[in-house]
Amino acid sequence: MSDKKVRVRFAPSPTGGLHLGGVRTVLFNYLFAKKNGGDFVLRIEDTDQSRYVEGAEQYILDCLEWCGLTPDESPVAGGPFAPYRQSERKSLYREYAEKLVREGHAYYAFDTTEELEQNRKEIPNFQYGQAYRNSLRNSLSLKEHEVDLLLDAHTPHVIRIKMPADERVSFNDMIRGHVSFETNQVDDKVLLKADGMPTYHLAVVVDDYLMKITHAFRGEEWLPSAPVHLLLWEYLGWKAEMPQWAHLPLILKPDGHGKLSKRDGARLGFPVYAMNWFDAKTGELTPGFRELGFLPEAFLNLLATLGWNDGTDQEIFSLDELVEKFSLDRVSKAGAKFDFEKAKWFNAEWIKKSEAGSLKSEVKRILGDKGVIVTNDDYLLQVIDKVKDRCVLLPDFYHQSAYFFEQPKEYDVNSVKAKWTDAKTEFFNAFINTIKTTETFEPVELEAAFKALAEEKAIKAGELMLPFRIMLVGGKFGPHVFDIAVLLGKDETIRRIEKALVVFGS
RNA sequence: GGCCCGUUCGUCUAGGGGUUAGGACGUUAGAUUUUCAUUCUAGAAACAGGGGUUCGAUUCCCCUACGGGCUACCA
Repeated sequence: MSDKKVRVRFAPSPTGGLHLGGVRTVLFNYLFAKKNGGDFVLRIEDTDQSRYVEGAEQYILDCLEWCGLTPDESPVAGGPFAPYRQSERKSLYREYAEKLVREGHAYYAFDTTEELEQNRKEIPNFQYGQAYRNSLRNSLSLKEHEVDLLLDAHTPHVIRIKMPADERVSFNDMIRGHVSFETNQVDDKVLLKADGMPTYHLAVVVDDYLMKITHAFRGEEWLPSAPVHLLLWEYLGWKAEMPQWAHLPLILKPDGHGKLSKRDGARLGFPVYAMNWFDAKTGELTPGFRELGFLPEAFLNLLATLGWNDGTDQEIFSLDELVEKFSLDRVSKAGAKFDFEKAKWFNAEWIKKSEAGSLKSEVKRILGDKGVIVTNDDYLLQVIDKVKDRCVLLPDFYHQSAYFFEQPKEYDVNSVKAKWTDAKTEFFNAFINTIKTTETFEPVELEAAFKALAEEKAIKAGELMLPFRIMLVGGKFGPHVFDIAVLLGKDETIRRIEKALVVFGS
């Protein structure tokens, strides 16, 4: 086992957008694989055609790309174990199911959905298993020739696993340690559906075996069906090659109770999906972290620390650091409530930490979308450096930097008008002159000149700073006002003072 | 209901038989910023309960409570 090359897989079903928890599962898979020099496989589990959603697979691929968690093998990249879509592997599952039937570990069941529903309604705690299987219509209860007749007539049927009586199935989970189940408590899960498609239970075992998966990560919600999978590995004769399991803790709703769901995002006002997801059928748009203005680094960072830490006080990790430091025995067992406030903090930290250059194209796009055209990239870089500490989400760059590129459309006149005097108008006219006549244009000197002039005119500098800011910015925010003026340049600063004077004076 | 998993500040967590139970987010108060944000300083804030084991349990064991998951021809 130990000398085998590590191979992990992320196996989503393409039924919609990719959930936070899903991305975290990808991340842990990826980290574990890269840490151990292994391969990361993407397998699409599209065995339920009724839930298949057009575009969902592409969306998953796009998500992985945005996050920088590129699979080594996938439906598009291919690989030695192709195909990587279960729908394209359909023909291969039946033989394993039939083999199990032949060897007495599975059986044909002819009950209709309606009949089973009826049973579930009428019999308390009904389970298709030990207690009831003999009174239902299957190859265990029916006579052999009756079964043959039904089969020959192509009667719709499924293949179910036959759970053994009075056994205890146990295994060692990489996260939770020893876990065990009574086989009597587990029902006879369907392995092969009437349409010939395998269920998850069969497909995951067959494909993990065929694709030589060594470590299987999945959400804790799969724990109850683990005994079925374990038994399948055994019955199929592959027990020695069974991957090691790791059942990840769930991501919970921040308020109330239960797993975090798509609905909670809408209800609480934060994204649950990695990227925007548009459902063509309902016309519904589910917002994503990317579009809200999260950096992929921040997104990964916050996901990683939801249920994992490196044992130190460090909280900010790059993907490379995560690969280096990740360890399964530092993953917690308990579910974690998602905290959007902390998520935003991670993003703010990453924006502060990022070089202006790496933020440039995103900021340019955000400004462009709002009609602010950037022509000078060097200037943009300087602006980003000046304002990035005040941005939490990427779109904040619009509010924080648009005034560097265009004159304020509106002024916070309420903050200046009440105290406006002719003396102030006079001051600013004189200040325009000062600017025109100074040779250099640099923050410290400009501030000194401003204050000197204020003293000369017998006005408190403090009374003039805010008006000056509002002339340049339009509101009460932004970096140091003299920094802004210098970045804007002499001519533009003068233009803005002149324009604002008209507004303030009227 | 049954089965399985879990339980340290409001939240994410560190710790682990003897600690002033640590950090972070958020929050409160102050400083800096003649704007706002950043930053800095300080504060409030937790071992679910009951039994054991032990000289000593938050830490180990059991029970209870609570929380969560599963209980489909969905994954």
